[in-house]
Amino acid sequence: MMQEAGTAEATSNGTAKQNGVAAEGGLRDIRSKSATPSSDITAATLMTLQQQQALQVARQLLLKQQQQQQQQSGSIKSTKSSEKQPALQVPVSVAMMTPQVITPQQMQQILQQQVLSPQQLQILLQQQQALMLQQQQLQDFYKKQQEQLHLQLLQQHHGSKQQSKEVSTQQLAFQQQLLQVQQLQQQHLLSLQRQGLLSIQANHNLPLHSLTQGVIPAELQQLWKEVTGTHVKEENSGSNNGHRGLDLSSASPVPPKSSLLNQHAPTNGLYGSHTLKRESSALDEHTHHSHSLYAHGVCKWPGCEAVFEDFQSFLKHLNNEHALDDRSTAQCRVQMQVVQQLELQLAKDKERLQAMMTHLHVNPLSLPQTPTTPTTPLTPLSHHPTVITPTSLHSVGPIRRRYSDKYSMPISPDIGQNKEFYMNTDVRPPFTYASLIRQAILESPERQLTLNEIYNWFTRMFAYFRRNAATWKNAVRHNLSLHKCFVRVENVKGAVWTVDELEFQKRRPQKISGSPALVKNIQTNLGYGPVLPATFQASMAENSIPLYTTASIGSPTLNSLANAIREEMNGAMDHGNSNGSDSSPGRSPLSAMHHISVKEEPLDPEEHEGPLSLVTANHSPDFDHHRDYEDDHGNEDMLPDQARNFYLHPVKEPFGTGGLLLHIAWPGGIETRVDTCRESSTLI
DNA sequence: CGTGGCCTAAACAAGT
DNA sequence: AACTTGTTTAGGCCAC
Repeated sequence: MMQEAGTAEATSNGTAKQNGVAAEGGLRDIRSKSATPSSDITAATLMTLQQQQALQVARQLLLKQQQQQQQQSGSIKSTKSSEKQPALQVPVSVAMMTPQVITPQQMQQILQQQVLSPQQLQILLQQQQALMLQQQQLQDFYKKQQEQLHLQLLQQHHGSKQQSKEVSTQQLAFQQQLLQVQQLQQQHLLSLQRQGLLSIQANHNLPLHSLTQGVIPAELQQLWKEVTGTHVKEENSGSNNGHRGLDLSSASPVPPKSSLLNQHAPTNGLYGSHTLKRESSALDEHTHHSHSLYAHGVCKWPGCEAVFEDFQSFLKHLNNEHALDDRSTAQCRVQMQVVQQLELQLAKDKERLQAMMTHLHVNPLSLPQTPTTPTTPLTPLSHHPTVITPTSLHSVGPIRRRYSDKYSMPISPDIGQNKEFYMNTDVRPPFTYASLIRQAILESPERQLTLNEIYNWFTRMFAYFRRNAATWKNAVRHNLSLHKCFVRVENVKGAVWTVDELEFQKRRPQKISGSPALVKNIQTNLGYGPVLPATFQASMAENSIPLYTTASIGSPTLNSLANAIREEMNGAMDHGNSNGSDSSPGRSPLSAMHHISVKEEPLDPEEHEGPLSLVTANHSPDFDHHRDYEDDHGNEDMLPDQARNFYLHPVKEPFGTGGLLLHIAWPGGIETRVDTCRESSTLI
């Protein structure tokens, strides 16, 4: 097994292997065991960490809701057919969802208590993913429904276009009202959830019961009234316009911009007119041959999961079992709530993402090269996975997985889960002690930690390091002492450890560069240069761990910096893609780095409070030279306003570990700030 | 087969 | 004296 890993490493990217994987040493066995789980959870994405986290939160919410939905239908079903065997009656999907019933906290607990084996964990995670898929399907379904509805309404609208403008105005007003109503409803629902009325208890027969199965139209009406208050009336009056409750939803054609609100239209329609739903769903059926409620021979009606041989039987089932009745209505309503919230969350996240993208939509140079950087939503590296995945996936485990996942963002937005994973799973992280220590230090606000703080970081971040303390602590100390890159600095209170990034980068560069094959692989796979120290690359994988910290980015960033610089030097500003250049062995990022003359002014520990004296240096003819610049402390306003400037100056760091802060002013007023000490970059 | 990297283990010293 | 911190050495595994 280990052999395999080694081989794979060699083939896919020996460098990477060396780096993080080298750490494998004693972990191989463990890693191989845990390889699967990690691979399953990790999935690269272009989204930033924050985005991912947000999504994760949303996902949790959604999952809960989904579960709720499922439970509802589950309970319904049980009463319907066999009350004695809820378990049996519970659709497979419900059973599958069981893990989701587990709150994140519970999950953590479980993990910490190691109740679950990595395999079990993996299953859990897989189930979560499956659920997400389901959720997606549900979303799709309702979306389609909405669209159909829209179509219908639009048609109606066109048909009655001759109507007086008065009516149109009325409608407009009504629509606005509707929006309000919808918002109110949403709030109400949220509050209900908060109050536990829409509980997500795993138990079938509780409040939930009454809320779902028990919810009869009358109750729903009541609830609806309660929610919408006077608006209901207005809606109803509005419905007079045309066809029953249809008009309620006729408002929906209005806001194509806000699908969120549209979601409500059907809700209204439900109460106003059952036929509406029926029609739309029927339409849905016919329109899409692949029914949204039918997939893989299974009825996708929430909580159903009935299996069918063919589409026809499914349709039959759909009409029989999920006909318009109280139950279906209730289910639908719940589902709409789910979708609503999903949409809401999605909209928020989209907005956020958009803002981030906009904010970061800078030079395509730096972004592509900072795949693991929270600030890189772009995906040029996404092709890489296709290259590495085959070779690395099966062989090495976490680290490999991580790589592939990380660079194939489209797959999944769960980078953050890596952190979660290691925090909760007793799996040895595939990183060297040195890399981890460095990470710990760089993550700290001051980029310095006491030994004990490093210990704490280890235990905090990795479940694995919550045991065998004597062993790994010894290793930590050993590493601190052994590696030059770790600098001990006497402090008032004692001593702290810092990272000498330059030293860190120096680590065995020659070895890696000496292997063309590896180089090639690395370049192909990761888009990183061959000169990158092994550990450096190892830490890249590692980046997925501390991603939750915006400040802490990883080596890739530095690498990206180098690449950016290189690109810049080559006057390749307009290359959106760095792959090509990356594949040329002779132009490794680091070598590019070396082209930059860094005139470093060592910082006197005593002066670290004062403004930094800037040193900038760049003898590249392509750039503007140096220019003095004082950074008082995150004083971004003072950033150079000229394009194509490089600013290199010592990072404001108490003990002058050699870090450099590099400002790159790109044409167009875009700037990249890279802290070589932290290996982080920020697009300004 | 040698080299180098990483890991664990352990001895030891110095400080708290 | 016990514990923590830091250094150093040694042996083993692995990849190249």
